[in-house]
Amino acid sequence: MSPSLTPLVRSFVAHFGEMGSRWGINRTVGQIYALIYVAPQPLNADEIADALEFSRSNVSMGLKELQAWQLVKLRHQAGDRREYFEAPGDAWEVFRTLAEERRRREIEPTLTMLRNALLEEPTTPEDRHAQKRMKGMHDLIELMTSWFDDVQRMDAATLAQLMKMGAKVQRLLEFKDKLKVLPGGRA
Amino acid sequence: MSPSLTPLVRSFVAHFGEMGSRWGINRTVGQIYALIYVAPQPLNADEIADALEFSRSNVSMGLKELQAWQLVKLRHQAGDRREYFEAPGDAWEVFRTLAEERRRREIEPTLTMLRNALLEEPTTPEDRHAQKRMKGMHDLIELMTSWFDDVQRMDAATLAQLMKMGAKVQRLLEFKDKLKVLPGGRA
DNA sequence: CTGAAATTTCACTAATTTCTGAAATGTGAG
DNA sequence: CTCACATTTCAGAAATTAGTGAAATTTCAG
Repeated sequence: MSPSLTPLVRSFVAHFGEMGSRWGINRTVGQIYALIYVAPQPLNADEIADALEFSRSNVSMGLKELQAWQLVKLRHQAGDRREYFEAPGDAWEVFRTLAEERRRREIEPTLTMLRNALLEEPTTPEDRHAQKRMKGMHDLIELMTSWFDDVQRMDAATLAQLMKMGAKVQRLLEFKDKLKVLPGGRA
Repeated sequence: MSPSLTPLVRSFVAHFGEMGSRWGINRTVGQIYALIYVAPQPLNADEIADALEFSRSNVSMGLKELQAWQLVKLRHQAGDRREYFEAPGDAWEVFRTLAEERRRREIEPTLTMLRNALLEEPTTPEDRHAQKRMKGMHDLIELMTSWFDDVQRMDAATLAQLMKMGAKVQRLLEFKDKLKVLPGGRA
């Protein structure tokens, strides 16, 4: 990491390197992303390689992975052939992108596997039991992902309101049950 | 993987091996957990080593890690000195445990790092900008974790109701705003 | 206590993943 | 077109991580 990085940025970058490696993402990719995330303007690959002291090819690979994760945006600067990268300014957008990608890469294949397993005719008591456990897992994942779809579709204001309310929604739900009718809609 | 595993269990175990390695958890640990999760009765280390064809010491390490993650429970069988392991029956409980551990291991250290970074006096325009970005990330993480705390505290029925409602909460919230008063409570 | 059974530790090997530099390929200004 | 700059690919080196078996330690029945 070149001396041109301030201690503040340096520690942020280092932390995301560590964290990245706890996820599927490797240390290098985590650091590259962290750097882009805090940079005041888009960076090109050479600037990143220079700041982080990685080989140019390593940065190229890292950027490719970040693009596959849809975590960085490509920019072009007038009169400069090089590609510049920046991260979306809104942390919630970053979170949503990550959730979306993980869903595609991890949740969906898991659901497919579970669904296939549940279609099998159990041949042993062990299989019968295993299927019960898989059903429980399958149903929870389906419930959570479909709920998350709904949440993603909400506008930011509603979402913030819902989150800030926290446990107090419970009281709202109790109230709804008393009413038994939701204004302007079914159920 | 020994021939004593049925194809059903075998594919479940294999899948969690793959998935485990995308998380911090390694392949072996993922497979051990999957096996315990679908087993109709608690298993001891030898049974696991035998079924999965891992060395006994590898199983020992894996079980230690699963215990650190609080994902398995220890059982003892009468008249048998060996330790038996089982997984909680409820998928939601598993999810909560995982979330709790990840929070402790990943979220909390990140929040600490961000808070420290935000306490620093920015010395450059770059730092000033970086701090703005870090603030955004910090606030989102705080909002989401405190919301998740609330959710965890809800009883299962309320939670299920909330999730099944999905986007329809939005209409409920709009209604609440029109009323401007929540029955039995402040705002 | 004792010692057999169970579990853990640990030094080492095997496997995997990451990172690099050189070469190949792509690209757009002139 | 062409050629200089930019990016990507790729084979191998370096580093990291996982897995093993033997030895050490722990545990508890007798």
